Amino acid sequence: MANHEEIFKKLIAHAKEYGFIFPSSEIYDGMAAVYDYAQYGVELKNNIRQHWWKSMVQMHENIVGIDSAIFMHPSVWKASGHVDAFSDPMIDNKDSKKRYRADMLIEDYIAKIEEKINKEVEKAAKRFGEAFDKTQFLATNERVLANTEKIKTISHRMNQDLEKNDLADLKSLIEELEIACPISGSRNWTDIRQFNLMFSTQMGSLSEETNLVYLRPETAQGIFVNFLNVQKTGRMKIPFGIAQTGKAFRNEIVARQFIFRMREFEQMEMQFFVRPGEELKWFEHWKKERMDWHLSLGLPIEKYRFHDHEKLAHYANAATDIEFEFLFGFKELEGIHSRTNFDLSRHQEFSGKKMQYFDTELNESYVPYVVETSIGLDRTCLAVLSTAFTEEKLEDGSERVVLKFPAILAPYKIAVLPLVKKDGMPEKAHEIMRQLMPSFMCQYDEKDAIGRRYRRQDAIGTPFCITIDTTTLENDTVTIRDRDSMKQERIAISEIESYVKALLK
RNA sequence: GCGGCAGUAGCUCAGUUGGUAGAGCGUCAGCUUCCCAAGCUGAAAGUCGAGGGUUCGAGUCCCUUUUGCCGCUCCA
Repeated sequence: MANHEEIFKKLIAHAKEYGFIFPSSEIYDGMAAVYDYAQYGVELKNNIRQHWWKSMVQMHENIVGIDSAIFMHPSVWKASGHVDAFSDPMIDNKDSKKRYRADMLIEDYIAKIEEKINKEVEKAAKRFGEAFDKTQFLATNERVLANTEKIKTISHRMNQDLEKNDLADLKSLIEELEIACPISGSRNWTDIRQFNLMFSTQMGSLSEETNLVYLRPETAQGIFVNFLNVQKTGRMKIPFGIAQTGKAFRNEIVARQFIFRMREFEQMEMQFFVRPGEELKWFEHWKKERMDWHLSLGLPIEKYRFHDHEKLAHYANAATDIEFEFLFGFKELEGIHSRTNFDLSRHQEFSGKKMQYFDTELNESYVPYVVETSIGLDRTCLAVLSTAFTEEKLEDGSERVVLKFPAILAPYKIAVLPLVKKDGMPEKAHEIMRQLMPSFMCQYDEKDAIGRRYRRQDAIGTPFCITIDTTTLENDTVTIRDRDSMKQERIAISEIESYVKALLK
């Protein structure tokens, strides 16, 4: 593992040094967990996105794509549950330096009172034996009644505080109850702060009434709110899917591990709408199909595994992650969730619009069930980068760093290199460049010795290097070098395009 | 958000008890070179993470802040 950490550091350094990924606003010291894709990184990212879009949208008759806005009506996030679920009141103990969710501290306190009541009940049950009436005991015993009343008062006040966002009173409550830190036993607390996982901003001019709007924490809702529009205008018949890629934003408390967890990130997701009762069948279908997609990237199969969720989110009746073995262990790369009809039903409830589909075969209307596949584009970039990153010791004892990308994902496909910078070779090379540029990302390089130029291309993962030499000038052939084997073949200039295309699958 | 460590050229680093910033690699220009980096010549490049303080003088000492790494915490 220590070795993996070192490779991970080297990878991050390589990504910066060779123009894949830069820290955001670096001249101003950067921003935590925000990164910019550089000249090579953006090509890699675009290629992965395109590969996904092609296999999900272009290759499926019953899936269409959309591109919904990042801003959405604030009610969307109430309906989706994000407003409630995405913010936690946190409090720190100054002595133990431990952080807790303030409401959880109070819940624990309540649980202790409940325990007391249970003990009273047990004691009484022993004492009275057969004749014990629990309901009556609970309703009459003074100590129990006092405790029950206490619980009621506390939880009522807590819920009111949470609802009104009255963090000061929530802290007072903790102080009044003399709740101490379980670790230090100290009651030396900081103020409570709200950690909202959603970014917010205002829409509308300052002088008028402004609306609080959120930057979407997931792209999925953009599809749900467009379900009716797409289904009707696209004349879609269930089962069908809507796909989109786009940015989402989460104000992570701790965002680390390079581009694995960023505050601004890109998702590629597809919501597949099915008949109620058929969702688990489709869930299995998409599990398989998505894994096949990952394997089609050309990364090794042993790097992947499924991780089925045992604890399901409130909206799901089945969920699995496709995990990838990053340099810091197996982590979630894609989620496949059977979201039931939760989202559409909630939007139906909150918007008052019927989010239903009339199924002519069944001759009935229903709120469709949804199977979601949602993959992190940045995480996929990281998966591809970390798998491609290779340090090689060559036979002659020298070393090279190669990014062994699957050719289809490589930022540049071809480097065009005149062997020497004279005798008309640069001119010939430019001619070949012009011929190949419409079909491939190509890079021209005439600086330094040929071997060094090969290494430079290795470092950015270019799969093919075409070299122009004296023979080229005689018979219009070039050598084409394979990045991984470093072997060369001589082919006609006219064959380059079909040769490379064949190897791009 | 808390604690520990760190931040000097694109990268890796040096910089003496405080005395006005250096090396190697890389980059660029030129020369040389007919196939796998490290031949030759020359050049550019750093307000020493930022702000403040102590001092005649701060990369060096002090305070604050920011970013990164590690640990904790959090992760619908």
